[in-house]
Amino acid sequence: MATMREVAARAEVSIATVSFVVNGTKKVTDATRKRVEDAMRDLGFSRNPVGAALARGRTRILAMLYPAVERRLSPTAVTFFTSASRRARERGYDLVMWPIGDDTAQVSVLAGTGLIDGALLMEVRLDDPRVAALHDRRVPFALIGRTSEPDDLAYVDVDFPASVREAHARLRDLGHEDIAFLTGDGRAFSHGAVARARETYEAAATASGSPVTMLSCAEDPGAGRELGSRFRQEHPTTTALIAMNEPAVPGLLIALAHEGVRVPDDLSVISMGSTAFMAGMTDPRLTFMRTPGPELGEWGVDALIDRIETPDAPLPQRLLPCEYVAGDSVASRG
Amino acid sequence: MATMREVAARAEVSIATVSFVVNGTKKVTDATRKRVEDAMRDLGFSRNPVGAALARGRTRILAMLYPAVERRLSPTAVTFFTSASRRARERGYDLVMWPIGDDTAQVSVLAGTGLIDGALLMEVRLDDPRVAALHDRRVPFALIGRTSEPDDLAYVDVDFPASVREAHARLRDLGHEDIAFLTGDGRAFSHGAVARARETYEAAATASGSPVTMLSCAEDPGAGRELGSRFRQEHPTTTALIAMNEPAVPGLLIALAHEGVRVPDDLSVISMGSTAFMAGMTDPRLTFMRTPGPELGEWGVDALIDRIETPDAPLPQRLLPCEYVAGDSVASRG
DNA sequence: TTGTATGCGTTATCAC
DNA sequence: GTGATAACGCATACAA
Repeated sequence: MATMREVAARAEVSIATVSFVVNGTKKVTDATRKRVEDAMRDLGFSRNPVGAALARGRTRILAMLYPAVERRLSPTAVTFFTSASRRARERGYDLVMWPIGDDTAQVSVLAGTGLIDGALLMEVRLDDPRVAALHDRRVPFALIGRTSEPDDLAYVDVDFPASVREAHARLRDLGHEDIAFLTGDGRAFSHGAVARARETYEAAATASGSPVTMLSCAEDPGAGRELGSRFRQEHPTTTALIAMNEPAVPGLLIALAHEGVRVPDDLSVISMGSTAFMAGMTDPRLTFMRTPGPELGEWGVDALIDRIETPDAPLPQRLLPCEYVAGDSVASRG
Repeated sequence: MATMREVAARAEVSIATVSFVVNGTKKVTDATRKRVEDAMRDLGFSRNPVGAALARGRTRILAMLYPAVERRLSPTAVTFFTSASRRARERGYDLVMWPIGDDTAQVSVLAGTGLIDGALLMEVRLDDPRVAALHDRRVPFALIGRTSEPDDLAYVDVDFPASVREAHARLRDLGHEDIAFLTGDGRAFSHGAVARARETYEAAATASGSPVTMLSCAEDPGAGRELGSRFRQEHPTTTALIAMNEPAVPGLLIALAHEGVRVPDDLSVISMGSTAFMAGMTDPRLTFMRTPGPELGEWGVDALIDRIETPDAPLPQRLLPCEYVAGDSVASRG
């Protein structure tokens, strides 16, 4: 690992000049530039980002904060990460996934170190303590998701209200009147996306004069099975289900089949916020609302970098609904 | 973000003394230690790792290199990551997931920067170019997986040969004589784990005088479906399948059911290298060989940190087989 | 036990 | 257009 000093010596220029050509900071004669570049190549130089970070006060490293310890990293979440990291690289940053609890302490430590230039928060809760922690430490951040009061925050988010309305309307158009809604349970309720989706569903059902059937179960296939095995008994008149619980749906469909509930003939199912990958794992293939993970990962990084580079610009705030992807789990009401 | 200098001023000691108490490097009187600690608390000090890294030449950051751009991050892979990051934190390091292509260039850049103290490689191929890149840059690394010649490398790996032998033996014990073996295709063949597993299966089948039925398909549910729909026709005598292709298995089972092939009555299936989560997503619930992800993530970090801290110690090299977990997809031969 | 001083590799502000 | 040089925050050999 050659240093700038060594490159400078070999090229017989000053260390400052090397810095200028490395960063393109100032004009340098073609002749000397060439000498420097040759020296760099000969020595296999690459600039030490630690030194650069110390001098500049910035590291060009972004962290995606995911409570990976507590939450499973779903295939959907992964789509955010991969597109975000690609976009970050395009803009000259490194984005890494920093597994971290969602308690304030760990966030605070990471933020206080100056190791990262900014943070991208996933799995945002309505009242998310990480927001205050980052704010206190004056670390630029953006949310993928929203708190309950996001007006003065930078965020990009899935427009679940619009997505739920679309799913609900499509089912209505197919003649369904008794449409249930499923989410995760426990901590999921404090999740901004879940809370907003539930609200929207309730409003839509009420507005159309249909019953509100709010379901929840843990986010794993086993809980889905259990729910499915007692579904028909508990909800004999329900003909459609909007399921915002990706991991539970496969188990749910299996149990329904065992109980003789045919999908979609007896029950139409739309999986809210999923991926083609997950939708292909069930029988029948799921009709789903695709999470715009690739788009939002990219937008999230853009929002964050904009916050870092132009803090005075208007706050980036963007919503994007899911896209309806037809599968085989939806039919018009018998 | 208070600096050591500020802490020193407030505690009325020298900056060196602050460093001593922060790192426990040298003895400090209880009285002055207390003064320093009070000052740190008052100022909310936390040491700037960039400065520390520059001075010490080490960052205490480890990177898990995962070709996340090209490969999907499976639920199984995630178990490695979460346990590895937890273990790293226990030993005073930060482990982050660094999404990176598996071409040499990106690895080389990251390694040359001095930003990370070490790297943990996943999805290791038989002839993995990243190994040479890291070696050239003299960055300590450990593999989760193995190349074809791993003798002089630090690694931990799933003992797929042992696991495949166990699965095969169990099926034999249940009376199965025509046992097929499924893996991913294309690039998967260059994957150390896949290559070794295929070899082992072939040897086991041959040794027991049974036919060798080597199958492969892409690692997604759709490919599994396609395979399942023509399975019975192409392999009329096969009564058992060892499937080392986690994402394809759900689709495979669905298609088999459509074709009237009953699992496990007509075909026993063992999913090789999977998680309870994935196993619960199919009907019937899969019998599977559990990938020891949590254990290996931890071991991998230990191996890496040992390489960093005691480079002269013997190379850590450990294997751990999968654990058989009974589900409902295996039966004795009719 | 504590303080002083130097260096880690880079950036950026001055001079020249 | 190029060169000295002072930060950046911390660790540590050496002095006291």
